[in-house]
Amino acid sequence: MPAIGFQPHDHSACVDGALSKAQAHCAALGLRMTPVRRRTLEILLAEHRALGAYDILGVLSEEGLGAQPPVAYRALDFLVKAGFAHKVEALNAYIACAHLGADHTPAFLICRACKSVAEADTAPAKGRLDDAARAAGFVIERTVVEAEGLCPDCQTDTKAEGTKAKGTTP
Amino acid sequence: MPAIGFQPHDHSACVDGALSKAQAHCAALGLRMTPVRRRTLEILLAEHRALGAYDILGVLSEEGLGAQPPVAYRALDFLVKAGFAHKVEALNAYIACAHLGADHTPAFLICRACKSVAEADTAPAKGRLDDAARAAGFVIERTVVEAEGLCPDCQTDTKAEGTKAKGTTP
DNA sequence: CCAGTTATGTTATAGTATTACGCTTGCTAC
DNA sequence: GTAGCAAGCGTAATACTATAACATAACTGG
Ligand SMILES: [Zn+2]
Ligand SMILES: [Zn+2]
Ligand SMILES: [Zn+2]
Ligand SMILES: [Zn+2]
Repeated sequence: MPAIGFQPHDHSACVDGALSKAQAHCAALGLRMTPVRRRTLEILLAEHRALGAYDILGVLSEEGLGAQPPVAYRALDFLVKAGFAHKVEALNAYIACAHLGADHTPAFLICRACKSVAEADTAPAKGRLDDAARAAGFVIERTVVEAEGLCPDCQTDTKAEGTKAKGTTP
Repeated sequence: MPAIGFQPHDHSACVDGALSKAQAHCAALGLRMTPVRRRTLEILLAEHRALGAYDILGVLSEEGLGAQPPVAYRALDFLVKAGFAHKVEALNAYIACAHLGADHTPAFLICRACKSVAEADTAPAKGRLDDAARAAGFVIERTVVEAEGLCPDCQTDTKAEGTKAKGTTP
């Protein structure tokens, strides 16, 4: 499964699966899936797009779950550390993990037109980078692999001039 | 030359070479290497570290070359577009290109202890990522490959607990 | 010189993230 | 049970990163 996010798929199964896997993972490791954290994960899972911390905060505060930035950042930190979400560095935004449960190093394909983000696996790319790092005597702890460009849908749309919306909240 | 930045080297030759290559490149393409832009490049070249836009701005303003954020951001944009510098997304910071003149997609090795950054070549990793993207029907326009970890020097320093300084401004 | 373009100066504002501190909640040890 | 502790949350304040908008100045080609 190379890149979840662009292909049409059963998204509610996608969401339900991720939520139950996250729940199980928390139970197994003694992590606490609190209301704010669960809701934050749900918000991220709703779309295969990266959301800013303040987008999350907006929703949380509408729902009475917290009104200040640290609420969102703390929940996001938890989700990222637990492996339920990733930070997309090129966007300063966050996205739910699409391969939840697999221990992996993500690679993102980011569409600059519709803002959707697909998560691929980097195993191949990472091997080569590891080689280069080893040669330099560098020990890698975390890798960021992100590619910006145009997704299949947006390549045909009049050369991707404007802003196109996709997903569950158009 | 896999990763310039960690190995000891003749750094003033490194700086001079980059400056003259940049100058030549501007002459060839009709780009304008203005005082602010040249000085910004010099500041970045002084260290194999990423500097924030406001670090740059601080130096520029001390020298009477501009006091407001857009001054630094415009100079950095120029340098990045011209290929003389790169943005390190994981740090929201900027670094002079270590392979100036080569048309390349950079990969960065970022030391979390001493903050030095080495620039390696991604050609191998990029090929694999291209394959994955093609399979998904995605067209890549720009790639970001960054690895955080510990550089050779910092691996031995008591497990890299504190803040260590390195480079020309210790 | 003149018009067009590119660069700079400056103000204001938007967007992203963290520090700090006090309160509450849930767990464990007694 | 309840005292003590650790983790999580509420809130205010602040730091850091980046851009929009508009006026002025400098360079370019005719
Ligand atoms: Zn889905
Ligand atoms: Zn798209
Ligand atoms: Zn050097
Ligand atoms: Zn480079």
